[in-house]
Amino acid sequence: MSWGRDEPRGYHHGNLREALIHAALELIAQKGAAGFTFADAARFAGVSPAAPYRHFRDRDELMAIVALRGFEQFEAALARAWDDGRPDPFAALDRLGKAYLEFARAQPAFYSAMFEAGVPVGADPALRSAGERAFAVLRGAADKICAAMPPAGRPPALMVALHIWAMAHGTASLFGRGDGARRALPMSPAELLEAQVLVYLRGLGVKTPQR
Amino acid sequence: MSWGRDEPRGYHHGNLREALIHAALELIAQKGAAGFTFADAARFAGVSPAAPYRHFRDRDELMAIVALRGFEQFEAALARAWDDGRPDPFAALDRLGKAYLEFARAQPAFYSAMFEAGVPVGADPALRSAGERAFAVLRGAADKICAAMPPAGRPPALMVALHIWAMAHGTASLFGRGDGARRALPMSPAELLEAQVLVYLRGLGVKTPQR
DNA sequence: CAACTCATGTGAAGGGTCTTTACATCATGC
DNA sequence: GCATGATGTAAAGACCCTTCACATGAGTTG
Repeated sequence: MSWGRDEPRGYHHGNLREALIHAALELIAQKGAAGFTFADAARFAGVSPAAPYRHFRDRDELMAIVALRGFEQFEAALARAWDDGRPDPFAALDRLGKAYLEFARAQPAFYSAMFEAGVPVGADPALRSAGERAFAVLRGAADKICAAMPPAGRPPALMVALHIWAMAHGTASLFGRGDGARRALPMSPAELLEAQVLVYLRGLGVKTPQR
Repeated sequence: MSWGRDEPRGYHHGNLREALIHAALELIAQKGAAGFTFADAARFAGVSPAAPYRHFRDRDELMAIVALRGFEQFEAALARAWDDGRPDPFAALDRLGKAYLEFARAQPAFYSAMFEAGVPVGADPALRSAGERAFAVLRGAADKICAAMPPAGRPPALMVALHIWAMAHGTASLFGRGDGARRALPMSPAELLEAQVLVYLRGLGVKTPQR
Protein backbone atom coordinates (compact mmCIF):
# COMPACT_ATOMS: atom_id res chain seq x y z
CA MET A 1 0.00 0.00 0.00
CA SER A 2 1.25 3.49 -0.67
CA TRP A 3 -0.53 6.44 0.83
CA GLY A 4 2.51 8.64 1.01
CA ARG A 5 4.08 10.63 -1.76
CA ASP A 6 6.39 7.87 -2.90
CA GLU A 7 5.69 7.80 -6.59
CA PRO A 8 5.45 10.95 -8.66
CA ARG A 9 1.99 11.81 -9.87
CA GLY A 10 0.26 14.14 -12.27
CA TYR A 11 -1.65 17.26 -11.48
CA HIS A 12 -4.39 15.26 -9.84
CA HIS A 13 -3.71 12.95 -6.97
CA GLY A 14 -6.37 10.39 -7.77
CA ASN A 15 -7.26 9.37 -4.25
CA LEU A 16 -6.55 12.36 -2.10
CA ARG A 17 -9.49 11.93 0.23
CA GLU A 18 -8.37 8.50 1.38
CA ALA A 19 -4.74 9.55 1.39
CA LEU A 20 -5.58 12.41 3.75
CA ILE A 21 -7.45 10.14 6.12
CA HIS A 22 -4.52 7.78 6.25
CA ALA A 23 -2.15 10.70 6.70
CA ALA A 24 -4.26 11.91 9.59
CA LEU A 25 -4.11 8.49 11.24
CA GLU A 26 -0.37 8.32 10.82
CA LEU A 27 0.22 11.83 12.14
CA ILE A 28 -2.20 11.56 15.06
CA ALA A 29 -0.53 8.34 16.10
CA GLN A 30 2.87 10.01 15.92
CA LYS A 31 2.22 13.40 17.45
CA GLY A 32 -1.13 13.16 19.19
CA ALA A 33 -4.50 14.53 18.23
CA ALA A 34 -3.54 18.05 19.24
CA GLY A 35 -0.30 18.14 17.30
CA PHE A 36 -1.80 16.99 14.04
CA THR A 37 -2.24 19.77 11.50
CA PHE A 38 -4.13 20.06 8.25
CA ALA A 39 -1.05 21.33 6.43
CA ASP A 40 0.91 18.35 7.73
CA ALA A 41 -1.58 15.97 6.22
CA ALA A 42 -1.34 17.80 2.90
CA ARG A 43 2.45 17.60 2.98
CA PHE A 44 2.27 13.92 3.86
CA ALA A 45 0.08 13.30 0.83
CA GLY A 46 2.31 15.45 -1.34
CA VAL A 47 -0.19 18.16 -2.25
CA SER A 48 -0.49 21.86 -1.56
CA PRO A 49 -1.93 23.10 1.75
CA ALA A 50 -5.12 24.20 0.03
CA ALA A 51 -5.90 20.87 -1.59
CA PRO A 52 -7.50 19.24 1.48
CA TYR A 53 -10.22 21.88 1.44
CA ARG A 54 -11.63 20.23 -1.70
CA HIS A 55 -12.45 17.17 0.40
CA PHE A 56 -13.09 18.41 3.94
CA ARG A 57 -14.61 21.62 5.19
CA ASP A 58 -11.77 22.02 7.66
CA ARG A 59 -9.47 20.18 10.01
CA ASP A 60 -12.34 19.38 12.37
CA GLU A 61 -14.32 17.64 9.66
CA LEU A 62 -11.33 15.45 8.82
CA MET A 63 -11.02 14.65 12.51
CA ALA A 64 -14.71 13.75 12.63
CA ILE A 65 -14.29 11.44 9.64
CA VAL A 66 -11.40 9.74 11.38
CA ALA A 67 -13.59 9.31 14.44
CA LEU A 68 -16.35 7.90 12.25
CA ARG A 69 -14.01 5.35 10.69
CA GLY A 70 -12.79 4.60 14.18
CA PHE A 71 -16.25 3.80 15.46
CA GLU A 72 -16.86 1.54 12.47
CA GLN A 73 -13.64 -0.39 13.04
CA PHE A 74 -14.32 -0.42 16.75
CA GLU A 75 -17.76 -1.94 16.19
CA ALA A 76 -16.27 -4.55 13.88
CA ALA A 77 -13.55 -5.45 16.38
CA LEU A 78 -16.03 -5.72 19.25
CA ALA A 79 -18.50 -7.74 17.20
CA ARG A 80 -15.73 -10.10 16.09
CA ALA A 81 -14.68 -10.63 19.70
CA TRP A 82 -18.21 -11.09 20.98
CA ASP A 83 -19.03 -13.54 18.18
CA ASP A 84 -22.65 -13.68 19.23
CA GLY A 85 -21.75 -14.97 22.64
CA ARG A 86 -20.14 -18.20 21.52
CA PRO A 87 -19.31 -20.58 23.04
CA ASP A 88 -20.86 -19.06 26.13
CA PRO A 89 -21.63 -15.44 27.04
CA PHE A 90 -18.99 -15.25 29.76
CA ALA A 91 -16.07 -16.39 27.67
CA ALA A 92 -17.32 -14.07 24.94
CA LEU A 93 -17.61 -11.14 27.36
CA ASP A 94 -14.04 -11.70 28.42
CA ARG A 95 -12.94 -11.54 24.79
CA LEU A 96 -15.02 -8.39 24.37
CA GLY A 97 -13.18 -6.64 27.18
CA LYS A 98 -9.83 -7.69 25.81
CA ALA A 99 -10.84 -6.42 22.37
CA TYR A 100 -11.80 -3.05 23.85
CA LEU A 101 -8.38 -2.73 25.47
CA GLU A 102 -6.59 -4.02 22.42
CA PHE A 103 -8.28 -1.44 20.22
CA ALA A 104 -7.26 1.37 22.54
CA ARG A 105 -3.70 0.08 22.57
CA ALA A 106 -3.25 -0.74 18.92
CA GLN A 107 -5.26 2.13 17.42
CA PRO A 108 -4.34 5.18 19.47
CA ALA A 109 -5.15 7.51 16.60
CA PHE A 110 -8.69 6.21 16.23
CA TYR A 111 -9.16 6.11 19.98
CA SER A 112 -8.00 9.70 20.40
CA ALA A 113 -10.25 10.96 17.65
CA MET A 114 -13.21 9.05 19.06
CA PHE A 115 -12.90 9.87 22.73
CA GLU A 116 -10.33 12.57 23.43
CA ALA A 117 -10.09 15.03 20.59
CA GLY A 118 -13.25 16.84 21.57
CA VAL A 119 -15.10 15.83 18.43
CA PRO A 120 -18.77 16.62 19.11
CA VAL A 121 -20.08 13.09 18.68
CA GLY A 122 -23.62 14.05 19.51
CA ALA A 123 -23.82 16.72 16.84
CA ASP A 124 -23.14 14.79 13.64
CA PRO A 125 -25.90 12.19 13.06
CA ALA A 126 -23.62 9.83 11.15
CA LEU A 127 -21.04 9.93 13.90
CA ARG A 128 -23.64 9.54 16.57
CA SER A 129 -25.17 6.54 14.90
CA ALA A 130 -21.77 4.92 14.37
CA GLY A 131 -21.17 5.32 18.08
CA GLU A 132 -24.57 3.81 18.80
CA ARG A 133 -23.80 0.81 16.62
CA ALA A 134 -20.57 0.19 18.48
CA PHE A 135 -22.37 0.46 21.79
CA ALA A 136 -25.06 -1.86 20.48
CA VAL A 137 -22.52 -4.69 20.57
CA LEU A 138 -22.06 -4.12 24.29
CA ARG A 139 -25.79 -3.83 24.67
CA GLY A 140 -26.32 -7.16 22.95
CA ALA A 141 -23.77 -8.78 25.20
CA ALA A 142 -25.50 -7.36 28.27
CA ASP A 143 -28.78 -8.79 26.99
CA LYS A 144 -27.35 -12.29 26.83
CA ILE A 145 -25.69 -11.95 30.20
CA CYS A 146 -28.97 -10.85 31.75
CA ALA A 147 -30.85 -13.61 29.98
CA ALA A 148 -28.61 -16.09 31.77
CA MET A 149 -29.95 -14.85 35.10
CA PRO A 150 -33.07 -15.97 36.90
CA PRO A 151 -35.89 -13.60 35.94
CA ALA A 152 -36.40 -12.53 39.54
CA GLY A 153 -34.03 -9.73 40.38
CA ARG A 154 -32.76 -9.50 36.83
CA PRO A 155 -31.16 -6.07 36.34
CA PRO A 156 -31.95 -3.78 33.39
CA ALA A 157 -29.75 -4.86 30.51
CA LEU A 158 -29.14 -1.27 29.46
CA MET A 159 -27.68 -0.49 32.85
CA VAL A 160 -25.45 -3.55 32.71
CA ALA A 161 -24.26 -2.50 29.26
CA LEU A 162 -23.42 0.99 30.50
CA HIS A 163 -21.57 -0.45 33.46
CA ILE A 164 -19.49 -2.73 31.29
CA TRP A 165 -18.77 0.15 28.97
CA ALA A 166 -17.64 2.33 31.85
CA MET A 167 -15.36 -0.37 33.25
CA ALA A 168 -13.76 -1.09 29.91
CA HIS A 169 -13.45 2.55 29.01
CA GLY A 170 -12.07 3.58 32.36
CA THR A 171 -9.51 0.81 32.34
CA ALA A 172 -8.48 1.58 28.76
CA SER A 173 -8.24 5.33 29.33
CA LEU A 174 -6.30 5.13 32.57
CA PHE A 175 -4.03 2.14 32.05
CA GLY A 176 -4.33 0.87 28.53
CA ARG A 177 -2.89 3.59 26.32
CA GLY A 178 0.32 3.22 24.43
CA ASP A 179 2.35 5.72 26.43
CA GLY A 180 2.58 3.41 29.42
CA ALA A 181 4.16 6.24 31.39
CA ARG A 182 1.01 6.68 33.38
CA ARG A 183 1.47 4.16 36.16
CA ALA A 184 3.27 0.99 37.07
CA LEU A 185 0.65 -1.66 37.60
CA PRO A 186 0.91 -4.92 39.51
CA MET A 187 -1.08 -6.56 36.70
CA SER A 188 -1.83 -5.99 33.04
CA PRO A 189 -4.84 -3.88 32.04
CA ALA A 190 -6.45 -6.99 30.59
CA GLU A 191 -6.12 -8.89 33.87
CA LEU A 192 -7.35 -5.88 35.77
CA LEU A 193 -10.45 -5.57 33.61
CA GLU A 194 -11.12 -9.29 33.64
CA ALA A 195 -11.03 -9.39 37.44
CA GLN A 196 -13.21 -6.31 37.64
CA VAL A 197 -15.86 -7.75 35.36
CA LEU A 198 -15.82 -11.06 37.22
CA VAL A 199 -16.42 -9.30 40.54
CA TYR A 200 -19.16 -7.25 38.94
CA LEU A 201 -20.88 -10.31 37.49
CA ARG A 202 -20.70 -12.07 40.81
CA GLY A 203 -22.32 -9.00 42.33
CA LEU A 204 -25.11 -9.32 39.82
CA GLY A 205 -25.65 -12.84 41.05
CA VAL A 206 -24.64 -14.47 37.81
CA LYS A 207 -23.14 -17.94 37.91
CA THR A 208 -20.04 -17.76 35.77
CA PRO A 209 -18.58 -21.12 34.77
CA GLN A 210 -15.42 -21.61 36.81
CA ARG A 211 -12.21 -22.43 35.03
CA MET B 1 -11.50 38.67 42.28
CA SER B 2 -10.10 40.24 39.16
CA TRP B 3 -7.87 38.24 36.91
CA GLY B 4 -8.87 39.94 33.68
CA ARG B 5 -7.61 43.23 32.39
CA ASP B 6 -10.32 45.26 34.10
CA GLU B 7 -8.28 47.91 35.79
CA PRO B 8 -5.44 49.70 34.10
CA ARG B 9 -2.02 48.82 35.38
CA GLY B 10 1.54 49.97 35.11
CA TYR B 11 4.31 48.49 33.09
CA HIS B 12 4.43 45.48 35.36
CA HIS B 13 1.41 43.33 35.90
CA GLY B 14 2.17 42.29 39.44
CA ASN B 15 0.69 38.83 39.35
CA LEU B 16 0.94 37.67 35.79
CA ARG B 17 1.76 34.08 36.57
CA GLU B 18 -1.45 33.50 38.47
CA ALA B 19 -3.43 35.60 36.02
CA LEU B 20 -2.24 33.41 33.15
CA ILE B 21 -3.21 30.23 34.96
CA HIS B 22 -6.67 31.60 35.57
CA ALA B 23 -6.90 32.78 31.98
CA ALA B 24 -5.97 29.30 30.83
CA LEU B 25 -8.72 27.79 32.97
CA GLU B 26 -11.27 30.23 31.64
CA LEU B 27 -10.27 29.72 28.02
CA ILE B 28 -9.96 25.94 28.22
CA ALA B 29 -13.42 25.79 29.75
CA GLN B 30 -14.78 27.97 26.95
CA LYS B 31 -13.06 26.57 23.90
CA GLY B 32 -11.59 23.24 24.91
CA ALA B 33 -8.03 22.23 25.63
CA ALA B 34 -7.14 22.18 21.95
CA GLY B 35 -8.56 25.60 21.17
CA PHE B 36 -6.73 27.37 23.95
CA THR B 37 -3.76 29.41 22.81
CA PHE B 38 -0.87 31.05 24.59
CA ALA B 39 -1.53 34.37 22.91
CA ASP B 40 -5.15 34.20 23.99
CA ALA B 41 -4.10 33.87 27.60
CA ALA B 42 -1.82 36.87 27.22
CA ARG B 43 -4.62 38.94 25.70
CA PHE B 44 -6.94 37.85 28.47
CA ALA B 45 -4.46 39.06 31.05
CA GLY B 46 -3.86 42.28 29.14
CA VAL B 47 -0.20 41.77 28.32
CA SER B 48 1.81 41.32 25.17
CA PRO B 49 2.13 37.87 23.55
CA ALA B 50 5.73 37.59 24.68
CA ALA B 51 5.08 38.22 28.35
CA PRO B 52 3.96 34.68 29.23
CA TYR B 53 7.38 33.37 28.26
CA ARG B 54 8.79 35.03 31.37
CA HIS B 55 6.73 32.62 33.47
CA PHE B 56 6.35 29.43 31.43
CA ARG B 57 8.72 27.77 29.01
CA ASP B 58 5.90 27.34 26.51
CA ARG B 59 2.22 26.59 26.15
CA ASP B 60 2.75 22.98 27.20
CA GLU B 61 4.31 23.97 30.48
CA LEU B 62 1.34 26.19 31.30
CA MET B 63 -0.92 23.27 30.47
CA ALA B 64 1.11 21.04 32.77
CA ILE B 65 0.80 23.58 35.58
CA VAL B 66 -2.95 23.66 35.08
CA ALA B 67 -2.98 19.87 35.27
CA LEU B 68 -0.90 20.04 38.45
CA ARG B 69 -3.29 22.47 40.09
CA GLY B 70 -6.09 20.24 38.90
CA PHE B 71 -4.66 17.18 40.61
CA GLU B 72 -4.22 19.15 43.81
CA GLN B 73 -7.81 20.39 43.79
CA PHE B 74 -8.96 16.94 42.79
CA GLU B 75 -7.16 15.37 45.72
CA ALA B 76 -8.67 17.96 48.06
CA ALA B 77 -12.18 17.37 46.71
CA LEU B 78 -11.85 13.60 47.00
CA ALA B 79 -10.37 13.77 50.49
CA ARG B 80 -13.14 16.10 51.61
CA ALA B 81 -15.75 13.70 50.26
CA TRP B 82 -14.09 10.63 51.73
CA ASP B 83 -13.66 12.31 55.13
CA ASP B 84 -11.67 9.39 56.45
CA GLY B 85 -14.53 7.01 55.89
CA ARG B 86 -17.00 8.66 58.24
CA PRO B 87 -19.60 7.73 59.29
CA ASP B 88 -19.00 4.39 57.58
CA PRO B 89 -16.79 3.43 54.63
CA PHE B 90 -19.72 2.69 52.33
CA ALA B 91 -21.50 5.99 52.75
CA ALA B 92 -18.13 7.67 52.36
CA LEU B 93 -17.33 5.69 49.22
CA ASP B 94 -20.63 6.79 47.75
CA ARG B 95 -19.70 10.42 48.42
CA LEU B 96 -16.29 9.78 46.91
CA GLY B 97 -17.83 8.60 43.64
CA LYS B 98 -20.15 11.57 43.53
CA ALA B 99 -17.24 13.91 44.17
CA TYR B 100 -15.31 12.36 41.28
CA LEU B 101 -18.24 12.96 38.94
CA GLU B 102 -18.88 16.40 40.30
CA PHE B 103 -15.28 17.42 39.73
CA ALA B 104 -15.43 16.26 36.12
CA ARG B 105 -18.67 18.16 35.61
CA ALA B 106 -17.86 21.38 37.39
CA GLN B 107 -14.17 21.65 36.46
CA PRO B 108 -13.99 20.67 32.80
CA ALA B 109 -10.85 22.73 32.29
CA PHE B 110 -8.95 20.95 35.04
CA TYR B 111 -10.31 17.60 33.97
CA SER B 112 -9.28 18.15 30.34
CA ALA B 113 -5.80 19.23 31.31
CA MET B 114 -5.41 16.27 33.65
CA PHE B 115 -6.74 13.48 31.51
CA GLU B 116 -7.35 14.50 27.93
CA ALA B 117 -4.90 17.16 26.82
CA GLY B 118 -2.09 14.69 26.34
CA VAL B 119 0.02 16.18 29.12
CA PRO B 120 2.75 13.61 29.84
CA VAL B 121 1.86 13.00 33.46
CA GLY B 122 4.51 10.35 33.92
CA ALA B 123 7.32 12.61 32.77
CA ASP B 124 7.14 15.50 35.23
CA PRO B 125 7.86 14.26 38.78
CA ALA B 126 5.75 16.97 40.43
CA LEU B 127 2.82 16.16 38.21
CA ARG B 128 3.26 12.47 38.69
CA SER B 129 3.37 12.80 42.44
CA ALA B 130 0.30 15.05 42.50
CA GLY B 131 -1.53 12.36 40.55
CA GLU B 132 -0.29 9.76 43.00
CA ARG B 133 -1.56 11.78 45.95
CA ALA B 134 -5.01 12.04 44.37
CA PHE B 135 -5.02 8.32 43.75
CA ALA B 136 -3.88 7.73 47.32
CA VAL B 137 -7.30 8.91 48.50
CA LEU B 138 -8.92 6.14 46.49
CA ARG B 139 -6.30 3.76 47.75
CA GLY B 140 -7.06 4.67 51.35
CA ALA B 141 -10.75 4.15 50.72
CA ALA B 142 -10.07 0.73 49.24
CA ASP B 143 -8.02 -0.14 52.29
CA LYS B 144 -10.90 0.59 54.62
CA ILE B 145 -13.36 -1.23 52.41
CA CYS B 146 -11.15 -4.29 52.37
CA ALA B 147 -10.59 -4.07 56.09
CA ALA B 148 -14.35 -4.43 56.51
CA MET B 149 -14.17 -7.84 54.90
CA PRO B 150 -13.38 -11.16 56.53
CA PRO B 151 -9.65 -11.80 56.16
CA ALA B 152 -10.26 -14.99 54.22
CA GLY B 153 -10.69 -14.18 50.55
CA ARG B 154 -9.92 -10.53 51.08
CA PRO B 155 -8.91 -9.04 47.74
CA PRO B 156 -5.78 -6.89 47.25
CA ALA B 157 -6.67 -3.35 48.22
CA LEU B 158 -4.62 -1.91 45.36
CA MET B 159 -6.68 -3.85 42.88
CA VAL B 160 -9.90 -2.66 44.46
CA ALA B 161 -8.65 0.92 44.31
CA LEU B 162 -7.80 0.59 40.63
CA HIS B 163 -11.21 -0.90 39.95
CA ILE B 164 -13.00 1.91 41.72
CA TRP B 165 -10.88 4.40 39.84
CA ALA B 166 -11.69 2.80 36.52
CA MET B 167 -15.42 2.77 37.24
CA ALA B 168 -15.49 6.38 38.33
CA HIS B 169 -13.26 7.52 35.51
CA GLY B 170 -15.11 5.59 32.86
CA THR B 171 -18.45 6.89 34.03
CA ALA B 172 -17.18 10.46 34.23
CA SER B 173 -15.50 10.36 30.83
CA LEU B 174 -18.38 8.75 28.99
CA PHE B 175 -21.42 10.28 30.64
CA GLY B 176 -20.39 12.94 33.08
CA ARG B 177 -18.89 15.73 31.02
CA GLY B 178 -20.53 19.07 30.60
CA ASP B 179 -21.41 18.73 26.94
CA GLY B 180 -24.19 16.26 27.65
CA ALA B 181 -24.52 15.70 23.92
CA ARG B 182 -22.96 12.31 24.25
CA ARG B 183 -25.91 10.13 25.11
CA ALA B 184 -29.36 10.22 26.58
CA LEU B 185 -29.29 8.12 29.72
CA PRO B 186 -32.12 6.50 31.64
CA MET B 187 -30.41 7.59 34.84
CA SER B 188 -27.96 10.21 36.03
CA PRO B 189 -24.23 9.48 35.97
CA ALA B 190 -24.24 9.58 39.75
CA GLU B 191 -26.97 6.95 39.99
CA LEU B 192 -25.23 4.88 37.36
CA LEU B 193 -21.95 4.92 39.25
CA GLU B 194 -23.59 4.28 42.59
CA ALA B 195 -25.37 1.21 41.26
CA GLN B 196 -22.20 0.00 39.61
CA VAL B 197 -20.15 0.29 42.77
CA LEU B 198 -22.87 -1.42 44.81
CA VAL B 199 -22.90 -4.37 42.43
CA TYR B 200 -19.13 -4.48 42.52
CA LEU B 201 -19.01 -4.44 46.31
CA ARG B 202 -21.59 -7.19 46.49
CA GLY B 203 -19.39 -9.15 44.10
CA LEU B 204 -16.50 -8.69 46.52
CA GLY B 205 -18.64 -10.22 49.19
CA VAL B 206 -18.87 -7.07 51.28
CA LYS B 207 -21.89 -6.53 53.44
CA THR B 208 -23.02 -3.00 52.73
CA PRO B 209 -25.50 -1.57 55.22
CA GLN B 210 -28.90 -1.50 53.50
CA ARG B 211 -30.85 1.74 53.41
C1' DC C 1 18.95 58.64 49.01
C1' DA C 2 21.33 57.28 44.76
C1' DA C 3 22.91 53.76 42.00
C1' DC C 4 22.80 49.19 40.64
C1' DT C 5 20.75 44.90 39.34
C1' DC C 6 17.60 41.81 37.88
C1' DA C 7 12.96 40.28 37.17
C1' DT C 8 9.38 41.46 34.25
C1' DG C 9 7.09 43.41 30.19
C1' DT C 10 7.34 45.35 25.12
C1' DG C 11 7.91 45.58 20.07
C1' DA C 12 9.41 43.64 16.17
C1' DA C 13 10.53 39.88 13.38
C1' DG C 14 10.83 35.08 11.26
C1' DG C 15 8.50 31.07 10.51
C1' DG C 16 4.50 28.22 10.74
C1' DT C 17 -0.75 27.23 10.19
C1' DC C 18 -5.55 28.25 8.62
C1' DT C 19 -8.49 29.52 5.22
C1' DT C 20 -10.16 31.91 1.12
C1' DT C 21 -9.84 33.35 -3.70
C1' DA C 22 -8.67 33.41 -8.40
C1' DC C 23 -6.68 30.52 -11.57
C1' DA C 24 -4.77 25.99 -13.74
C1' DT C 25 -5.38 21.26 -15.13
C1' DC C 26 -7.62 17.26 -16.42
C1' DA C 27 -11.36 13.47 -16.51
C1' DT C 28 -15.73 12.74 -18.11
C1' DG C 29 -19.76 12.67 -20.85
C1' DC C 30 -22.13 14.45 -24.76
C1' DG D 1 -13.66 17.17 -30.18
C1' DC D 2 -15.35 20.05 -26.76
C1' DA D 3 -17.79 21.85 -22.74
C1' DT D 4 -18.01 21.29 -17.89
C1' DG D 5 -17.24 20.21 -13.36
C1' DA D 6 -14.03 18.20 -10.16
C1' DT D 7 -9.62 18.63 -8.38
C1' DG D 8 -5.19 20.86 -7.39
C1' DT D 9 -2.16 25.34 -7.16
C1' DA D 10 -0.37 29.85 -5.96
C1' DA D 11 -0.86 33.75 -3.45
C1' DA D 12 -2.44 36.39 0.24
C1' DG D 13 -4.32 37.98 4.85
C1' DA D 14 -4.96 36.83 9.52
C1' DC D 15 -3.41 34.51 13.40
C1' DC D 16 -0.20 31.89 16.56
C1' DC D 17 4.52 30.51 18.36
C1' DT D 18 8.83 31.81 19.77
C1' DT D 19 12.99 34.53 20.15
C1' DC D 20 15.65 38.73 20.51
C1' DA D 21 17.08 43.23 21.77
C1' DC D 22 15.44 46.70 24.51
C1' DA D 23 12.51 49.27 28.20
C1' DT D 24 10.82 49.68 32.84
C1' DG D 25 10.77 49.78 37.58
C1' DA D 26 11.03 47.09 42.23
C1' DG D 27 14.17 45.76 45.55
C1' DT D 28 18.76 45.95 47.37
C1' DT D 29 22.87 47.96 48.88
C1' DG D 30 26.19 51.21 50.11
